[in-house]
Amino acid sequence: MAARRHDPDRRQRIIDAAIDVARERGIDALSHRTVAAAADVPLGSTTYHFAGLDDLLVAALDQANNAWLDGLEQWERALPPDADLAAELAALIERTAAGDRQQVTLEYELYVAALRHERLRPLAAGCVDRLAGLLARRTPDRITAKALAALTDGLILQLLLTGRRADPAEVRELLGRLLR
Amino acid sequence: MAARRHDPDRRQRIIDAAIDVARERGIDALSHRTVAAAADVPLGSTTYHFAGLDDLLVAALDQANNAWLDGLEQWERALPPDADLAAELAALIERTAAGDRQQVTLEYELYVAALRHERLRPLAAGCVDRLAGLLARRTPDRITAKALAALTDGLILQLLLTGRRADPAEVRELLGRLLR
DNA sequence: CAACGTTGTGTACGCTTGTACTCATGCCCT
DNA sequence: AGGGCATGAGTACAAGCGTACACAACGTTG
Repeated sequence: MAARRHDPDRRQRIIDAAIDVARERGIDALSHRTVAAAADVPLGSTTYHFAGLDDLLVAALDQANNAWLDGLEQWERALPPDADLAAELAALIERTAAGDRQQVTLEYELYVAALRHERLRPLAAGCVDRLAGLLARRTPDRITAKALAALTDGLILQLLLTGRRADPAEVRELLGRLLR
Repeated sequence: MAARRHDPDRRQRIIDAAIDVARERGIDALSHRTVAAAADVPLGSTTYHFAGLDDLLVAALDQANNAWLDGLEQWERALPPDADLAAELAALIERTAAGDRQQVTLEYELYVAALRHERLRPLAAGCVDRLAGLLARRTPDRITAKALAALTDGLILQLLLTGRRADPAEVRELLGRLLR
Protein backbone atom coordinates (compact mmCIF):
# COMPACT_ATOMS: atom_id res chain seq x y z
CA MET A 1 0.00 0.00 0.00
CA ALA A 2 3.00 2.24 0.43
CA ALA A 3 4.46 2.96 -2.97
CA ARG A 4 1.73 2.35 -5.49
CA ARG A 5 2.77 3.97 -8.66
CA HIS A 6 6.31 4.06 -9.83
CA ASP A 7 7.57 0.76 -8.52
CA PRO A 8 9.64 -0.42 -11.46
CA ASP A 9 11.34 -3.17 -9.46
CA ARG A 10 8.03 -4.74 -8.66
CA ARG A 11 8.34 -7.48 -11.24
CA GLN A 12 11.85 -8.31 -10.13
CA ARG A 13 10.81 -8.43 -6.49
CA ILE A 14 8.08 -10.87 -7.38
CA ILE A 15 10.60 -13.11 -9.12
CA ASP A 16 12.91 -12.96 -6.11
CA ALA A 17 10.06 -13.85 -3.81
CA ALA A 18 9.11 -16.74 -6.07
CA ILE A 19 12.65 -18.07 -5.84
CA ASP A 20 12.51 -17.85 -2.07
CA VAL A 21 9.26 -19.76 -1.95
CA ALA A 22 10.56 -22.43 -4.31
CA ARG A 23 13.77 -22.80 -2.33
CA GLU A 24 12.07 -23.10 1.01
CA ARG A 25 8.91 -24.99 0.20
CA GLY A 26 9.54 -26.55 -3.20
CA ILE A 27 8.36 -25.85 -6.69
CA ASP A 28 4.95 -27.27 -5.91
CA ALA A 29 4.37 -24.56 -3.35
CA LEU A 30 4.58 -21.89 -6.02
CA SER A 31 1.22 -20.23 -6.45
CA HIS A 32 0.14 -16.70 -7.16
CA ARG A 33 -0.93 -16.38 -3.57
CA THR A 34 2.17 -17.75 -1.87
CA VAL A 35 4.41 -15.61 -4.04
CA ALA A 36 2.30 -12.51 -3.55
CA ALA A 37 2.43 -13.01 0.21
CA ALA A 38 6.20 -13.55 0.17
CA ALA A 39 6.75 -10.47 -1.98
CA ASP A 40 4.31 -8.48 0.13
CA VAL A 41 2.28 -7.41 -2.86
CA PRO A 42 -1.41 -7.93 -3.51
CA LEU A 43 -2.58 -10.99 -5.39
CA GLY A 44 -3.55 -8.98 -8.43
CA SER A 45 0.02 -7.81 -8.81
CA THR A 46 1.45 -11.20 -9.67
CA THR A 47 -1.28 -11.94 -12.15
CA TYR A 48 -0.71 -8.56 -13.69
CA HIS A 49 3.01 -8.93 -14.22
CA PHE A 50 2.84 -12.50 -15.46
CA ALA A 51 0.35 -13.77 -17.99
CA GLY A 52 0.06 -17.12 -16.22
CA LEU A 53 1.59 -19.05 -13.40
CA ASP A 54 3.79 -20.85 -15.90
CA ASP A 55 5.47 -17.64 -16.91
CA LEU A 56 6.23 -16.83 -13.32
CA LEU A 57 7.62 -20.30 -12.76
CA VAL A 58 9.85 -20.14 -15.80
CA ALA A 59 11.09 -16.67 -14.97
CA ALA A 60 11.90 -17.64 -11.41
CA LEU A 61 13.67 -20.89 -12.24
CA ASP A 62 15.56 -19.26 -15.05
CA GLN A 63 16.94 -16.63 -12.73
CA ALA A 64 17.72 -19.09 -9.93
CA ASN A 65 19.43 -21.31 -12.43
CA ASN A 66 21.59 -18.59 -13.88
CA ALA A 67 22.57 -17.39 -10.44
CA TRP A 68 23.65 -20.90 -9.55
CA LEU A 69 25.62 -21.31 -12.76
CA ASP A 70 27.20 -17.91 -12.35
CA GLY A 71 28.41 -19.03 -8.96
CA LEU A 72 29.96 -22.12 -10.48
CA GLU A 73 31.53 -20.04 -13.19
CA GLN A 74 33.10 -17.86 -10.55
CA TRP A 75 34.30 -20.92 -8.68
CA GLU A 76 36.01 -22.23 -11.77
CA ARG A 77 37.62 -18.91 -12.61
CA ALA A 78 39.01 -18.57 -9.11
CA LEU A 79 40.82 -21.88 -9.41
CA PRO A 80 44.53 -21.71 -10.21
CA PRO A 81 45.38 -22.98 -13.69
CA ASP A 82 47.16 -26.02 -12.36
CA ALA A 83 44.54 -26.87 -9.73
CA ASP A 84 43.72 -30.47 -8.92
CA LEU A 85 40.27 -30.53 -10.49
CA ALA A 86 39.20 -33.74 -8.80
CA ALA A 87 40.15 -32.44 -5.38
CA GLU A 88 38.49 -29.07 -5.91
CA LEU A 89 35.34 -30.68 -7.22
CA ALA A 90 35.28 -33.05 -4.26
CA ALA A 91 35.48 -30.10 -1.92
CA LEU A 92 32.69 -28.40 -3.80
CA ILE A 93 30.53 -31.51 -3.51
CA GLU A 94 31.05 -31.73 0.20
CA ARG A 95 30.31 -28.05 0.66
CA THR A 96 27.20 -28.25 -1.50
CA ALA A 97 25.73 -31.37 0.04
CA ALA A 98 26.32 -30.10 3.55
CA GLY A 99 25.51 -26.42 3.27
CA ASP A 100 23.65 -25.38 0.17
CA ARG A 101 21.05 -28.05 0.59
CA GLN A 102 18.07 -25.94 -0.36
CA GLN A 103 19.80 -24.46 -3.37
CA VAL A 104 20.80 -27.80 -4.84
CA THR A 105 17.45 -29.32 -3.98
CA LEU A 106 15.80 -26.67 -6.09
CA GLU A 107 18.22 -27.48 -8.86
CA TYR A 108 17.17 -31.12 -8.87
CA GLU A 109 13.55 -30.15 -8.66
CA LEU A 110 14.02 -28.12 -11.79
CA TYR A 111 15.61 -31.06 -13.57
CA VAL A 112 12.81 -33.41 -12.70
CA ALA A 113 10.06 -30.88 -13.35
CA ALA A 114 11.60 -30.37 -16.78
CA LEU A 115 11.05 -34.05 -17.55
CA ARG A 116 7.29 -33.45 -17.61
CA HIS A 117 7.08 -29.74 -18.27
CA GLU A 118 7.85 -28.77 -21.84
CA ARG A 119 8.68 -25.17 -21.15
CA LEU A 120 11.30 -26.00 -18.52
CA ARG A 121 13.18 -28.45 -20.67
CA PRO A 122 15.39 -25.99 -22.56
CA LEU A 123 16.23 -24.39 -19.25
CA ALA A 124 17.40 -27.64 -17.71
CA ALA A 125 19.15 -28.76 -20.86
CA GLY A 126 20.97 -25.45 -21.02
CA CYS A 127 22.06 -25.90 -17.45
CA VAL A 128 23.52 -29.32 -18.15
CA ASP A 129 25.33 -28.03 -21.19
CA ARG A 130 26.70 -24.93 -19.54
CA LEU A 131 27.99 -26.95 -16.62
CA ALA A 132 29.68 -29.39 -18.95
CA GLY A 133 31.20 -26.54 -20.92
CA LEU A 134 32.52 -25.02 -17.76
CA LEU A 135 34.23 -28.21 -16.68
CA ALA A 136 35.47 -28.89 -20.19
CA ARG A 137 37.92 -26.03 -19.82
CA ARG A 138 39.88 -28.30 -17.53
CA THR A 139 39.31 -31.73 -18.97
CA PRO A 140 41.01 -33.41 -21.93
CA ASP A 141 37.70 -33.67 -23.79
CA ARG A 142 34.02 -32.79 -23.55
CA ILE A 143 32.92 -36.34 -22.87
CA THR A 144 34.96 -36.42 -19.72
CA ALA A 145 33.46 -33.12 -18.62
CA LYS A 146 29.95 -34.46 -19.06
CA ALA A 147 30.86 -37.56 -17.13
CA LEU A 148 32.26 -35.47 -14.29
CA ALA A 149 29.03 -33.48 -14.19
CA ALA A 150 26.94 -36.65 -14.22
CA LEU A 151 28.94 -38.31 -11.45
CA THR A 152 28.83 -35.15 -9.39
CA ASP A 153 25.07 -34.87 -9.75
CA GLY A 154 24.59 -38.52 -8.87
CA LEU A 155 26.85 -38.36 -5.85
CA ILE A 156 25.24 -35.25 -4.42
CA LEU A 157 21.83 -36.82 -4.85
CA GLN A 158 22.99 -39.93 -3.02
CA LEU A 159 24.36 -37.83 -0.20
CA LEU A 160 21.19 -35.81 0.14
CA LEU A 161 18.98 -38.88 0.14
CA THR A 162 20.97 -40.97 2.56
CA GLY A 163 21.97 -38.12 4.83
CA ARG A 164 25.53 -39.38 4.87
CA ARG A 165 28.48 -37.08 4.68
CA ALA A 166 30.94 -37.20 1.82
CA ASP A 167 34.49 -38.33 2.33
CA PRO A 168 36.41 -35.80 0.20
CA ALA A 169 39.37 -38.11 -0.30
CA GLU A 170 37.13 -40.87 -1.53
CA VAL A 171 35.21 -38.60 -3.87
CA ARG A 172 38.42 -37.16 -5.16
CA GLU A 173 39.70 -40.60 -5.98
CA LEU A 174 36.51 -41.45 -7.88
CA LEU A 175 36.55 -38.25 -9.89
CA GLY A 176 40.22 -38.83 -10.54
CA ARG A 177 39.46 -42.13 -12.22
CA LEU A 178 37.28 -40.36 -14.77
CA LEU A 179 40.17 -38.00 -15.45
CA ARG A 180 42.35 -41.03 -16.26
CA MET B 1 -21.11 -51.10 -8.74
CA ALA B 2 -20.50 -54.64 -9.92
CA ALA B 3 -18.85 -56.57 -7.13
CA ARG B 4 -19.57 -54.70 -3.96
CA ARG B 5 -18.74 -57.00 -1.16
CA HIS B 6 -15.94 -59.48 -1.34
CA ASP B 7 -13.46 -57.57 -3.40
CA PRO B 8 -10.28 -58.36 -1.51
CA ASP B 9 -8.02 -57.10 -4.28
CA ARG B 10 -9.58 -53.69 -4.11
CA ARG B 11 -6.72 -52.15 -2.18
CA GLN B 12 -4.17 -53.65 -4.52
CA ARG B 13 -6.04 -52.44 -7.57
CA ILE B 14 -6.05 -48.95 -6.14
CA ILE B 15 -2.30 -49.07 -5.69
CA ASP B 16 -1.82 -50.31 -9.23
CA ALA B 17 -4.01 -47.53 -10.55
CA ALA B 18 -2.03 -45.00 -8.52
CA ILE B 19 1.19 -46.24 -10.10
CA ASP B 20 -0.33 -45.87 -13.53
CA VAL B 21 -1.39 -42.32 -12.80
CA ALA B 22 2.01 -41.42 -11.41
CA ARG B 23 3.81 -42.95 -14.36
CA GLU B 24 1.69 -41.22 -16.95
CA ARG B 25 1.01 -37.86 -15.41
CA GLY B 26 3.57 -37.50 -12.65
CA ILE B 27 3.48 -37.70 -8.89
CA ASP B 28 1.77 -34.33 -8.67
CA ALA B 29 -1.23 -35.70 -10.52
CA LEU B 30 -1.89 -38.19 -7.72
CA SER B 31 -5.14 -37.34 -5.97
CA HIS B 32 -7.87 -39.40 -4.46
CA ARG B 33 -10.04 -38.54 -7.41
CA THR B 34 -7.63 -39.28 -10.24
CA VAL B 35 -6.70 -42.59 -8.67
CA ALA B 36 -10.30 -43.53 -7.98
CA ALA B 37 -11.20 -42.80 -11.58
CA ALA B 38 -8.25 -44.80 -12.91
CA ALA B 39 -9.09 -47.75 -10.66
CA ASP B 40 -12.78 -47.41 -11.51
CA VAL B 41 -13.82 -47.28 -7.89
CA PRO B 42 -15.80 -44.60 -6.10
CA LEU B 43 -14.00 -41.80 -4.34
CA GLY B 44 -14.93 -43.08 -0.92
CA SER B 45 -13.07 -46.29 -1.61
CA THR B 46 -9.63 -44.71 -1.82
CA THR B 47 -10.18 -42.69 1.33
CA TYR B 48 -11.35 -45.80 3.08
CA HIS B 49 -8.39 -47.98 2.25
CA PHE B 50 -5.80 -45.30 2.94
CA ALA B 51 -5.86 -43.04 5.94
CA GLY B 52 -4.56 -40.10 3.93
CA LEU B 53 -3.23 -39.30 0.52
CA ASP B 54 0.27 -39.67 1.88
CA ASP B 55 -0.29 -43.31 2.68
CA LEU B 56 -1.51 -43.96 -0.81
CA LEU B 57 1.49 -42.16 -2.26
CA VAL B 58 3.94 -44.09 -0.14
CA ALA B 59 2.30 -47.43 -0.86
CA ALA B 60 2.28 -46.77 -4.59
CA LEU B 61 5.85 -45.55 -4.83
CA ASP B 62 7.06 -48.35 -2.62
CA GLN B 63 5.56 -50.93 -4.91
CA ALA B 64 6.72 -49.23 -8.10
CA ASN B 65 10.17 -48.95 -6.61
CA ASN B 66 10.43 -52.57 -5.64
CA ALA B 67 9.19 -53.70 -9.01
CA TRP B 68 11.87 -51.60 -10.66
CA LEU B 69 14.56 -52.92 -8.36
CA ASP B 70 13.38 -56.49 -8.84
CA GLY B 71 13.79 -55.98 -12.55
CA LEU B 72 17.35 -54.80 -12.03
CA GLU B 73 18.03 -57.71 -9.74
CA GLN B 74 16.85 -60.06 -12.46
CA TRP B 75 19.01 -58.27 -15.00
CA GLU B 76 22.07 -58.76 -12.83
CA ARG B 77 21.37 -62.40 -12.17
CA ALA B 78 20.93 -63.11 -15.85
CA LEU B 79 24.40 -61.78 -16.58
CA PRO B 80 27.14 -64.36 -17.04
CA PRO B 81 29.68 -64.36 -14.22
CA ASP B 82 32.44 -63.03 -16.47
CA ALA B 83 30.26 -60.40 -18.13
CA ASP B 84 31.72 -57.04 -19.08
CA LEU B 85 29.87 -54.97 -16.49
CA ALA B 86 30.63 -51.63 -18.12
CA ALA B 87 29.31 -52.80 -21.46
CA GLU B 88 26.20 -54.39 -19.99
CA LEU B 89 25.46 -51.32 -17.93
CA ALA B 90 25.95 -49.10 -20.98
CA ALA B 91 23.42 -51.19 -22.87
CA LEU B 92 21.03 -50.93 -19.95
CA ILE B 93 21.42 -47.16 -19.90
CA GLU B 94 20.68 -46.86 -23.59
CA ARG B 95 17.66 -49.14 -23.29
CA THR B 96 16.35 -47.27 -20.28
CA ALA B 97 16.81 -43.77 -21.62
CA ALA B 98 15.25 -44.66 -24.93
CA GLY B 99 12.43 -46.98 -23.95
CA ASP B 100 11.49 -46.98 -20.30
CA ARG B 101 11.24 -43.24 -20.18
CA GLN B 102 8.14 -43.07 -18.03
CA GLN B 103 9.42 -45.66 -15.60
CA VAL B 104 12.73 -43.94 -15.00
CA THR B 105 11.08 -40.54 -14.88
CA LEU B 106 8.94 -41.77 -12.02
CA GLU B 107 12.09 -43.03 -10.34
CA TYR B 108 13.66 -39.59 -10.44
CA GLU B 109 10.46 -37.99 -9.31
CA LEU B 110 10.56 -40.23 -6.28
CA TYR B 111 14.13 -39.23 -5.54
CA VAL B 112 13.39 -35.55 -5.69
CA ALA B 113 10.10 -35.80 -3.86
CA ALA B 114 11.99 -37.59 -1.10
CA LEU B 115 14.22 -34.55 -0.67
CA ARG B 116 11.25 -32.61 0.70
CA HIS B 117 8.95 -35.36 1.88
CA GLU B 118 10.09 -37.06 5.09
CA ARG B 119 8.13 -40.23 4.63
CA LEU B 120 9.58 -40.95 1.21
CA ARG B 121 13.18 -40.55 2.26
CA PRO B 122 13.75 -44.08 3.61
CA LEU B 123 12.22 -45.42 0.44
CA ALA B 124 14.57 -43.49 -1.80
CA ALA B 125 17.55 -44.16 0.43
CA GLY B 126 16.77 -47.87 0.39
CA CYS B 127 16.60 -47.76 -3.36
CA VAL B 128 20.03 -46.18 -3.62
CA ASP B 129 21.49 -48.70 -1.22
CA ARG B 130 19.92 -51.71 -2.83
CA LEU B 131 21.10 -50.64 -6.25
CA ALA B 132 24.63 -50.15 -4.94
CA GLY B 133 24.51 -53.54 -3.24
CA LEU B 134 23.42 -55.14 -6.44
CA LEU B 135 26.27 -53.66 -8.42
CA ALA B 136 28.75 -54.38 -5.63
CA ARG B 137 28.51 -58.07 -6.42
CA ARG B 138 30.55 -57.30 -9.51
CA THR B 139 32.83 -54.50 -8.39
CA PRO B 140 36.05 -54.67 -6.40
CA ASP B 141 34.54 -52.60 -3.59
CA ARG B 142 31.35 -50.89 -2.50
CA ILE B 143 32.60 -47.40 -3.23
CA THR B 144 33.03 -48.26 -6.86
CA ALA B 145 29.54 -49.68 -6.97
CA LYS B 146 28.08 -46.48 -5.56
CA ALA B 147 30.04 -44.46 -8.05
CA LEU B 148 28.74 -46.59 -10.92
CA ALA B 149 25.21 -46.03 -9.69
CA ALA B 150 25.77 -42.29 -9.36
CA LEU B 151 27.31 -41.96 -12.81
CA THR B 152 24.51 -44.04 -14.30
CA ASP B 153 21.85 -41.89 -12.69
CA GLY B 154 23.54 -38.71 -13.82
CA LEU B 155 24.01 -39.88 -17.38
CA ILE B 156 20.43 -41.06 -17.78
CA LEU B 157 19.21 -37.75 -16.44
CA GLN B 158 21.39 -35.87 -18.93
CA LEU B 159 20.07 -37.99 -21.76
CA LEU B 160 16.46 -37.47 -20.76
CA LEU B 161 16.88 -33.74 -20.43
CA THR B 162 18.80 -33.08 -23.62
CA GLY B 163 16.90 -35.62 -25.70
CA ARG B 164 20.17 -36.91 -27.07
CA ARG B 165 20.84 -40.58 -27.61
CA ALA B 166 23.56 -42.41 -25.75
CA ASP B 167 26.57 -43.77 -27.53
CA PRO B 168 27.01 -47.17 -25.85
CA ALA B 169 30.71 -47.38 -26.66
CA GLU B 170 31.31 -43.99 -25.12
CA VAL B 171 29.31 -44.80 -22.01
CA ARG B 172 31.05 -48.10 -21.69
CA GLU B 173 34.39 -46.41 -21.80
CA LEU B 174 33.36 -43.97 -19.05
CA LEU B 175 32.03 -46.67 -16.78
CA GLY B 176 35.16 -48.64 -17.46
CA ARG B 177 37.30 -45.86 -16.07
CA LEU B 178 35.49 -46.13 -12.75
CA LEU B 179 36.24 -49.85 -12.74
CA ARG B 180 39.95 -49.02 -13.10
C1' DC C 1 -5.07 22.13 -16.24
C1' DA C 2 -8.01 18.52 -17.62
C1' DA C 3 -8.68 14.28 -20.14
C1' DC C 4 -6.59 10.06 -21.27
C1' DG C 5 -4.50 5.75 -20.87
C1' DT C 6 -1.13 2.93 -18.59
C1' DT C 7 -0.39 0.62 -14.47
C1' DG C 8 -1.75 -1.40 -10.08
C1' DT C 9 -5.46 -3.26 -6.81
C1' DG C 10 -9.17 -5.80 -4.87
C1' DT C 11 -12.65 -9.03 -5.34
C1' DA C 12 -15.37 -12.56 -7.14
C1' DC C 13 -16.13 -16.90 -9.70
C1' DG C 14 -15.73 -21.57 -11.00
C1' DC C 15 -13.12 -25.49 -10.12
C1' DT C 16 -10.43 -29.02 -7.78
C1' DT C 17 -8.66 -30.65 -3.72
C1' DG C 18 -8.47 -33.70 0.91
C1' DT C 19 -11.25 -35.41 4.22
C1' DA C 20 -15.22 -36.37 7.26
C1' DC C 21 -19.51 -38.37 7.80
C1' DT C 22 -23.89 -40.87 7.02
C1' DC C 23 -26.11 -44.70 5.11
C1' DA C 24 -26.28 -49.30 2.64
C1' DT C 25 -24.44 -53.85 2.28
C1' DG C 26 -23.54 -58.63 3.26
C1' DC C 27 -20.12 -61.90 5.81
C1' DC C 28 -19.27 -64.16 10.35
C1' DC C 29 -20.26 -65.98 14.63
C1' DT C 30 -23.22 -67.46 18.13
C1' DA D 1 -31.14 -68.03 11.43
C1' DG D 2 -30.39 -63.53 12.70
C1' DG D 3 -27.89 -59.71 14.94
C1' DG D 4 -23.36 -57.30 14.97
C1' DC D 5 -19.96 -55.12 12.55
C1' DA D 6 -16.32 -54.60 9.28
C1' DT D 7 -16.49 -52.90 4.79
C1' DG D 8 -18.01 -50.12 0.74
C1' DA D 9 -20.55 -46.03 -1.38
C1' DG D 10 -22.03 -41.60 -1.91
C1' DT D 11 -22.21 -36.88 -0.58
C1' DA D 12 -21.07 -32.65 1.67
C1' DC D 13 -17.89 -29.15 3.16
C1' DA D 14 -14.22 -25.99 3.81
C1' DA D 15 -10.01 -24.52 1.83
C1' DG D 16 -7.04 -23.33 -1.82
C1' DC D 17 -6.30 -22.71 -6.58
C1' DG D 18 -5.82 -19.82 -11.33
C1' DT D 19 -7.79 -16.38 -13.57
C1' DA D 20 -10.93 -12.64 -15.07
C1' DC D 21 -12.59 -8.23 -14.48
C1' DA D 22 -14.20 -3.83 -12.70
C1' DC D 23 -12.40 -0.06 -10.32
C1' DA D 24 -8.73 3.23 -8.35
C1' DA D 25 -4.59 5.81 -8.93
C1' DC D 26 -1.39 8.43 -11.22
C1' DG D 27 2.15 10.11 -15.07
C1' DT D 28 1.77 11.96 -19.47
C1' DT D 29 0.16 14.52 -23.18
C1' DG D 30 -2.83 17.84 -25.60
